[in-house]
Amino acid sequence: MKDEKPPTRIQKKNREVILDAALEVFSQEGFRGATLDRIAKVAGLSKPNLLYYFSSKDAIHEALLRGLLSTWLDPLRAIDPSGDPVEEIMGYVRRKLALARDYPRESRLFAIEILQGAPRIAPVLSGELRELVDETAGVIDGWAAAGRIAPVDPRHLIFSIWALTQHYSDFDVQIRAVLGDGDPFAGAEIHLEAVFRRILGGGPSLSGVN
Amino acid sequence: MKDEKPPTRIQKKNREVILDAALEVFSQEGFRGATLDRIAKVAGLSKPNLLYYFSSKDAIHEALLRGLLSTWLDPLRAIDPSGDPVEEIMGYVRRKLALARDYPRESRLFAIEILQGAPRIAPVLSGELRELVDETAGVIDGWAAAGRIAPVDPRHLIFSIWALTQHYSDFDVQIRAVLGDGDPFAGAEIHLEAVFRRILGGGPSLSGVN
DNA sequence: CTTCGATTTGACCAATCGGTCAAAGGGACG
DNA sequence: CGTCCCTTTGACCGATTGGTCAAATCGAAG
Repeated sequence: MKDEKPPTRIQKKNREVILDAALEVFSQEGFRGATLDRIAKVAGLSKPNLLYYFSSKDAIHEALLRGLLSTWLDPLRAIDPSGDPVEEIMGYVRRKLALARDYPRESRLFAIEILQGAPRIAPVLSGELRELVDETAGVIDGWAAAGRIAPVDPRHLIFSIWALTQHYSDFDVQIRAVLGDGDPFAGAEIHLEAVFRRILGGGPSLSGVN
Repeated sequence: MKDEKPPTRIQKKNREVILDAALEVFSQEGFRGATLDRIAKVAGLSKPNLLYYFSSKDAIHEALLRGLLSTWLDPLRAIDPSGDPVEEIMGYVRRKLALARDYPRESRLFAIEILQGAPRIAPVLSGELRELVDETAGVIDGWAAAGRIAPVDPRHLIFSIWALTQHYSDFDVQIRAVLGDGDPFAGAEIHLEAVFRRILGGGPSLSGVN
């Protein structure tokens, strides 16, 4: 039943080069806006050579998304239901922010895909992602019910984490334009640390507010 | 010095129709991904007819962005330095969220433009927008210094408001996939109301947390 | 009804799109 | 050195791109 040949050294390298170039282009232009010529030029290969390694533009894009999705969902899986609630959630925030800082192209590719209606990953969103969120939401709900964090809609809390962390990579240009020089992520780290600690609450004295 | 002819009734209507169609297409595909044929079909006009009203694809896109930017910046201008700090900021949050709910195409157009490096609006970002943010940051800083809201980096607070509100329109597909049926904005309103009140703090008892 | 400018369109253009193909080049192994 | 297969490419294809143009049509004022 095995008819797969083991990939050559050169195959492995060129596939990587192509996917890296495709990530660069797709994440800036979207699927329709990206062109094979551009990807080929960035990869330093000829266009027919691209199509020797990937059968079509769609195939490149699909391979890119497939490789991205697991990386993107992993941090959510790393939340430990038996850990300290605040620290577990703060850890997730930090992991997500690090992802946004270290893999801005991946973040943008994902963002542009969703913005354009996510036609190619819709099944994953309403399948794997939804299940994972439901699961995590249950954990967070348990923490809130036990009074270990302030009451909060767990799903919208997760959305907030996604929004606040991805914003720093996806809207990078806007943020740098407003802030001027310097690394926005330094300020972001401090800010999000404070913000989420306040959201999750320090304990009992929260309901007496205002 | 005036050489502008007053626009005909039919000119006004068709320009609107074209810009509306262009908003639809540009906000889904980005600049490069959008095609004149598509815009023409959505507008119900022939392609040469488009180019009778706008001299080029660029011209349509530019007109669209120009019209959008003021609308997009207005809510920030509406913050009243002499008002109640928490209510002023909460009002801004609500206005931004309403904008995201009622004008999702405009929100996505803006998002896709920034994602692609904002080559056409970079001057506005580092000019008008930055000044406006600086100004508002000063106001917020004053409120924080006076102890009327919890201490917070004003610029990152503004980023947070942008991120959390726009997320609900820009990532609409993902949110609906995770939440299932129903209007995400209903939950968003309640969630953001609670979240930002906690961020802004209820008063003096916040520093005793943890 | 006629006139004249505003409006609309079919036909067309060069450039670029994704993709094909046959032929040439390269590298490991005998 | 020769062979065989993996790799690379120049030339090319039909379709689509943004944009042009002359001719046809429309609509309001006389």
